[in-house]
Amino acid sequence: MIKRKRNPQKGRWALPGGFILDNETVDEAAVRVLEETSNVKNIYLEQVHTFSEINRFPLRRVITVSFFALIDPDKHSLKPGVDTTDAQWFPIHNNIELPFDHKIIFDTALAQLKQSIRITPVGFELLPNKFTLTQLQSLYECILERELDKRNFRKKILGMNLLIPTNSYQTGVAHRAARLYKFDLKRYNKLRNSGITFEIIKDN
Amino acid sequence: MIKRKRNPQKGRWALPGGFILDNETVDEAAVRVLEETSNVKNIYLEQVHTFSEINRFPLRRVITVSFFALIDPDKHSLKPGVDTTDAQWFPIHNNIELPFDHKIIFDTALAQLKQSIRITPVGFELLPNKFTLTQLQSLYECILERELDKRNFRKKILGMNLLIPTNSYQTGVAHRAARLYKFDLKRYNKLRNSGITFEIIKDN
DNA sequence: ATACATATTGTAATATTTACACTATCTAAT
DNA sequence: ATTAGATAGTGTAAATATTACAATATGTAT
Repeated sequence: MIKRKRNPQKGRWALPGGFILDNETVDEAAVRVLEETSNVKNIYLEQVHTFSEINRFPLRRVITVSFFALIDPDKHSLKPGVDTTDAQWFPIHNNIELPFDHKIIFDTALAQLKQSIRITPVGFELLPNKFTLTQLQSLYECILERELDKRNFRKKILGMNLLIPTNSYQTGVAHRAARLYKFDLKRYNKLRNSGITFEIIKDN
Repeated sequence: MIKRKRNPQKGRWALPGGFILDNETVDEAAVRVLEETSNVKNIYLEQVHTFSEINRFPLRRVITVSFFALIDPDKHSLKPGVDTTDAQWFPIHNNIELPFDHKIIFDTALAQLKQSIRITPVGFELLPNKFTLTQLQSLYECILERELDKRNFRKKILGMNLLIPTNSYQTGVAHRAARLYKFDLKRYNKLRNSGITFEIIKDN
């Protein structure tokens, strides 16, 4: 979230936002605004929903197209930028009250992310090029807000043949080093075009 | 589709569309525009995606929020209205070339409908209050573009306990009359809040 | 009485999902 | 060198879900 530098709601924590320019799409605007307000770039963005309640913004009528982004905090440092005095990570369940209709926007995006990760391997966007199965599982658990069984998770994800085992191993850990895997983008695209889904779990 | 009364693309078949007013949301505008252009009202609408390519419309910059609607042709007669000279149903697979980016808009909506029907019982919107299991199955087959096994379909859909059998039966048919069912909206809402999905089929 | 059309029903084979615990391997500390 | 501590890696059996498949039931129309 970013802390608003200007009114309305100056000083409040809110979702980052901004206005579209004449020479960009809303998708391009989302990329630009995210970088301008929080210094985060080169990440996965997915359009979620368009909010157009007439009085959702007090000064004038504003229609918002919302997006979610997948950002690895270790790879992207938050810095406040345009119109913001601070930019920080928050746990998804916090008690901060959001201004405007940002709570609805957030809830809608989280719901869509949970759907997305069941259907497409969107989560790989958050991982380094090579990653361990435990990292991948933690990511799924984090997004789904649910624990998964280690053996079953591995069986299922490896059974999809979307991961390529490498000969590299974790380094710098005080325990047995885990094997690193790569995501098989080529095979994924082939499968996706033939209409396959990629569900890791059966039910929420 | 509607036949355009004005330029650009006058006389071409296209998806119905129109402009938002100051005192309505895009969702309300979708309802109004659909009625104004084709005479269809009181149906289920779901927002799909926002399209904002800079030159997608030739005269000036237009950003479109797309929706799909579920419309039973037997209950809604198409009549051309504002800016249209004709309104007709077409099979989803036809060879008509669409103007602007309407092909992409259509494909995106159909893909989302196929997803939606796997996750929520959106299809019931298309049926009368009481319906037969065969009607319901035909609806699923139509949307999924795929045949389903009758016995397996019934087993699965009845196993969800979302249908209430009534004591009414089909009338006016020249064969054994089928039992009519109702959708259990109360139970559906309860289940949905507990995070259940409603998948009829396993894979596309 | 019969032809015709669709409704309704069950089972067995296969595939998937789930629950569950021990051994392997590495580092760090002593 | 030994040991403690940490996480990696692995298999199986039971339960559940999915799939394939065909005969009887019940109504109208002739």
